[in-house]
Amino acid sequence: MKPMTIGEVAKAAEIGVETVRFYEREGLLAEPPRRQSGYRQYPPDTVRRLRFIRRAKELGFTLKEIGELLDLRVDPARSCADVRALARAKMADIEAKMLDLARIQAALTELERTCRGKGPTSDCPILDALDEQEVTRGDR
Amino acid sequence: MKPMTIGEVAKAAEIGVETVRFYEREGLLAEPPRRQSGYRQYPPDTVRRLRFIRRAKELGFTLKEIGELLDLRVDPARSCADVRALARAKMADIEAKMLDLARIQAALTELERTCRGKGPTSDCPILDALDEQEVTRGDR
DNA sequence: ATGCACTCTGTACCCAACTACAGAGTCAAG
DNA sequence: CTTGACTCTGTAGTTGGGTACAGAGTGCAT
Repeated sequence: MKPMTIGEVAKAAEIGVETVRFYEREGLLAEPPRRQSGYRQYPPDTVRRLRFIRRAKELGFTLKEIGELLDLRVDPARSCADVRALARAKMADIEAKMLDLARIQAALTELERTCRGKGPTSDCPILDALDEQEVTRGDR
Repeated sequence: MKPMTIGEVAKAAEIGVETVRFYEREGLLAEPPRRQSGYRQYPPDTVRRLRFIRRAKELGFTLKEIGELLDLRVDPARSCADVRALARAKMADIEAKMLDLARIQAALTELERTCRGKGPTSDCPILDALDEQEVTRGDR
């Protein structure tokens, strides 16, 4: 049960067949081997890669950024210092995202708590979530 | 120093003037009062709202979702149960995002650690990050 | 009182990321 | 050995989220 068709990997990753080909054109997915007919033959772990892409997109990464993440690996063709620098940059970015999410989360928690009562009070507490702090970050 | 011009709020929120008007058309920003000339006059806290929108976008929320977040508030015109249900739904969504980010973060940490050595080993450890677990979530 | 920056409306254009054909060939279950 | 689902390439269309004018009016510092 080794190689999968494009339809199979697409279904498994919950994306469209056209999208898989699109990612290939965009360089996010290596060109797979073909059979004589020209049909693409995917190794099953392609599904993981596609799923990663889908999830990372939902986290606000662009396809370009996702490509960079996927290229990060222990790689003899690249200096360790480089890889580590890239990894650290991404980590800072992610740290900032998590912080922002945590703030919104806290605001929602507070909202739920407040709403338990019946008061008509309060403006929009959500706005306080990402206020001002302007966490140091390179503004992507 | 009360009311601000569109140029001022745009600059303060680090977005373009055209974008502010765009958000107004999209219903993310209430139509502000105008002076006789037709110039928009913004209350200064508009800046916070705009900043929130900018940040939330970076977290992968669509403008539609951001609108829903901003509409969440203690509101006499809406049942408390409704607001709380909405809040909880958003919280679950955010929880999932934070989990995914934490996984990528962990993978990057591991990568950095591994890379400290010099081995040529290892495929793409990042892929393990968002693997399979398929956390229960309504697939937005 | 004038010039330069700013704002107005409206329309058109742009980019990322798909999504949908058309027209031709392929696979495999019955 | 046919037939219906699947795949191929290539090109075109769509959606979300802006961005860029054009042409006309406004504010204000000198």
